[in-house]
Amino acid sequence: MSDYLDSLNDIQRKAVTDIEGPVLVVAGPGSGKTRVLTYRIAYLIQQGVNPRNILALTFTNKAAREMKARIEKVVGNAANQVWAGTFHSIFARLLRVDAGLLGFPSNFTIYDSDDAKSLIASIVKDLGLDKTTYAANNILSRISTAKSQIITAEAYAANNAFVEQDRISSIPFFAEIYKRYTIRLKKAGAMDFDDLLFHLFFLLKNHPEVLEKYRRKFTYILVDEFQDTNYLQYSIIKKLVRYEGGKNNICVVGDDAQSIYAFRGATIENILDFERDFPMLKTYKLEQNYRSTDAIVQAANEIIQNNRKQIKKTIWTDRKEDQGIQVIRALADNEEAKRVVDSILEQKNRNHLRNSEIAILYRTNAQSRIFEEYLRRYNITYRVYGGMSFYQRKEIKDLLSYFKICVNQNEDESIQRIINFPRRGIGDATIEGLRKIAIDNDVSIWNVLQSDIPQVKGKKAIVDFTKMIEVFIAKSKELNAYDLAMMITRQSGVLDEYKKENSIDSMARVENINALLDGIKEFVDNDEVSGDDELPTDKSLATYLQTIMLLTDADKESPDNDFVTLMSVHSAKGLEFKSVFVTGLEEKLFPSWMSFEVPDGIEEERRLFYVAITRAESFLTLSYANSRYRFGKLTYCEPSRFLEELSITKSELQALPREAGSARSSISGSFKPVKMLEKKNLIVDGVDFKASPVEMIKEGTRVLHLKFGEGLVKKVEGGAGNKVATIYFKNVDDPERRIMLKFAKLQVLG
DNA sequence: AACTGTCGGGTTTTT
DNA sequence: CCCGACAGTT
Repeated sequence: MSDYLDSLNDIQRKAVTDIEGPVLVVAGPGSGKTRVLTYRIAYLIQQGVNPRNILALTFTNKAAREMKARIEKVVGNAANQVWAGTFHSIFARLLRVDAGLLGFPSNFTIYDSDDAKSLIASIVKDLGLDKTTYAANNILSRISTAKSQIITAEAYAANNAFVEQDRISSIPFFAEIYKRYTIRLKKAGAMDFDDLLFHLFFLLKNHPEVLEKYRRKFTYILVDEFQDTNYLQYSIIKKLVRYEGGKNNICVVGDDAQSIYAFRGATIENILDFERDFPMLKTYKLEQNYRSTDAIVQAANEIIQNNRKQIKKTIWTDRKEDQGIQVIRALADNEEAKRVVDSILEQKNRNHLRNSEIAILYRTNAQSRIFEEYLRRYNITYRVYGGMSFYQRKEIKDLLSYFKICVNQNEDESIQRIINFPRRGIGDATIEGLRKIAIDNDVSIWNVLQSDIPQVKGKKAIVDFTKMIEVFIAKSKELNAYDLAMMITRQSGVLDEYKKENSIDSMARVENINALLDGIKEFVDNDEVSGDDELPTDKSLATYLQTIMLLTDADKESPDNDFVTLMSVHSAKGLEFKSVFVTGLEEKLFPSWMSFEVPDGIEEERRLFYVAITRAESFLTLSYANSRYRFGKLTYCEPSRFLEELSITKSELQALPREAGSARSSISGSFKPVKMLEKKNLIVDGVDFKASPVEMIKEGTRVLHLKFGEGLVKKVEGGAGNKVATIYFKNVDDPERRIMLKFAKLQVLG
């Protein structure tokens, strides 16, 4: 049972078993960081700590999921009760409990950055300001910066230095926008991403009883990727851990060399502050790299030594295989793409690599297109992460807006988005009129719609719309998420709108809508206990929205297909591949031109490059092009300074033979529909399947499950109506599953 | 109110 | 190049 400890090296084992008091683990790339974190949690549980008292914070849902899965391997089901998740998702959950104390409804809506930007744009318009000087993008990032330093709108406006700075920067109305933005969000019952942290901080700060509750609950706290936390996140952690009489049971894991989110307010200072805030701190440095060959590790070391700011450590490996690092120099971006894909083919043949062992990484998402073109041409299956995400697509946002309105009617932005989509004769002027009335009376647009509106022009259309939404709201009380979503999709006319257009583009949209519905179906059908006790287990649309609003593309279920991965270096953090292509290594691209004026900007880009190359296990290929299309214009590029920092590039930098005529790109192609969830392979054929009543499921019963196949019931717990069965499925990788019987589709066998 | 065409700006990076 | 915003027209 505890032989997992034997698989660790001495330092790792100490970092795992030293469970009392503050611990800092400085972990180089590939040094078994995730292992330490997960084994530490497993160890805590084995030492008798209740898993419900453990809080593990990560940056991505993916990391959280992986962590849970790995803990489960060691300690079994108890893993599901650990509070493991992203800062944003865990905090959102805590906020829903006590939102009332902050004047928010518990079913508050979460705005993604697009929602936030359009709200800002609308405020800028209301104020009669110029939308280029007050670009929503820029304003949002300034607001975000303020929030991550715990500066409220009022505090900002009251601070002369800030106000003066804005005057000099010719955006004197920034403070006013920030203020209105805050007010509008609150009226709408909505929070943006930063608010999930920001409001939680104030909840803990201003409500001692709440703070006390969570201090008592979370007796062991772990933080992954600590180098990427910002001041606000660290402040929250400190509130929970550092107090008179507290045990300071906190373990943070990070690597200053992999800090790549300074632009988002992350600060390495947190590591220094951590040492100061917790004097009893014990530090463990993991320096042995188990991931990569020596050539790759040495290249990484060469690169990072050019940074002045860093915690000194020596990363080493005993994998002395002699694969070199390959460099591809191309004349143009399309040639780069072609040669990269050629090289992928070669590696697949010569080294028997599978697609899934290969990744193409780039600095900006816009670079993915050409690679896609060639991969398609060569018939290599691939998958693009990031970029225009599924949930950002127009047709998806439209439907989600209908959904959101069913849950939270005060959300004006969504109402405005859908009130005249599909076209139903409610024009801009009318909408503007409604908005005026709402503002004048200090109520939401929905309130206006429900009241008796005077003889406005499109009155009939408005009344019809209101009635339709009222029906949806009424139905949301009885229907599950899928049935309601289906009803909305049909009756709102959104689906027909795209179906009747019948263009390539609209067909793709229809497919996306179907993918969304499939996803909801999957959510409704999923009967597995998905986490800890506090998670809502109903299948309403409201619950569905809560689960997806913090998801990104990277969280899509990965189909068991074999595909090459295309993603930005940022999203590749924490991943590893047998073969990695780091592309577009050109000045102004990687490092990005935007980093040039930022203090320490180049150092961050260099850390990013460091992250990129340390993703590779055995094969690393670096590539760049001499010219590249940007905004449809041909621009010339110089090789990245990072290439010059590598000794390998000096010895291997001879130009590879160039093929004439390969430098042409023409296939333009329209958007490929994004499949959100591939159909799961059902083990059981649904036709012969017949679900049995819940009462028949008892300990020792042999059952058939639609997704997991045959299994044996080991245990049934929980009161009537909320029973949970622990079932052992013999044909599943992770055989032991906890199934909620009220949703389960189980057939009793023999 | 709805449709059409022109123009201008956008590409860091993510929850 | 590729999209959304806006103005001008029906």
